[in-house]
Amino acid sequence: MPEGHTIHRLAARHRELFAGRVVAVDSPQGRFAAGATLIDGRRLIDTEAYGKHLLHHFADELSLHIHLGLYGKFADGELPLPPPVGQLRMRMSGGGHWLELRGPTACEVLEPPAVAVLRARLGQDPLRDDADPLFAYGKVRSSTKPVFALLLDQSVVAGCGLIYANEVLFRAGLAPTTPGRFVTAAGWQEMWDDLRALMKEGVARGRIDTVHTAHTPEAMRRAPRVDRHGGEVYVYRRPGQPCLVCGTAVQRGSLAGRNLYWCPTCQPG
DNA sequence: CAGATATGACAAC
DNA sequence: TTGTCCTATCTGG
Repeated sequence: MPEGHTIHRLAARHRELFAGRVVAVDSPQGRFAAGATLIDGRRLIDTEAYGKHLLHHFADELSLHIHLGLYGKFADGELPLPPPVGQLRMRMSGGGHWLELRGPTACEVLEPPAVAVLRARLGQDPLRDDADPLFAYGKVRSSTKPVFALLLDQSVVAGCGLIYANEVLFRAGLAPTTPGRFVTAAGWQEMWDDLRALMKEGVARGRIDTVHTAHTPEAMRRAPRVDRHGGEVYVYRRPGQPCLVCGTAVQRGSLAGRNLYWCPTCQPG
């Protein structure tokens, strides 16, 4: 379930398990064999999440960079190591624990210049204290692209994924197709604050919940709202079902190659 | 057991 | 915009 909150959770988890320890790393599948050799037996100094990217910083300025993509998954547990099952790209162990990684888009070892390049291409991460929402707004206000696409653009907002983008637009009452240049400074600040609060809650809970306001009993009965991902949502993956606020059928569409969901009544335009 | 599906990103048209 | 890649899991027959 890789939106930014998941990556920040993983960074904290991996820090707890392995930071300060010497770890063994290998690649049973073989596709990360060369990279594993570079960090095997080194000390993990610290972990870091930046948007949807996870970094494990090792001694001697080597960093393991992981991007889960759509399918990537981590698992961890207590030693002994379980026998490798399926496509196991990367395996790490040390300090009494093991970590398994399957199906990532990226799993590579980077030196400092490459890490700098990565940071430079990422936008503002609402979960990081160094984020600057005004810098992101500068890109939004000068763009004709739909605000939905801008939220998902990792060089604008790092870490926002499909669920957060759809849900935060619903909560803002903003049509997903609204061009960036039509988003006011106040509107952006409000949406940013909302997104940051939702994502922080996502880190704490390990799931995406966006339905917090009280509804009428009739609204509560309208439809189940717990998505497969385990969280409570207003519009995400609820096409054809009644809007939890007004009862209008939730619409589904495609924009910038991503699935779009919105309520035409609550998000006019 | 085949086929569809999944919260992502990138290259190529 | 379309195609492609990464892998596991859920669905229907």
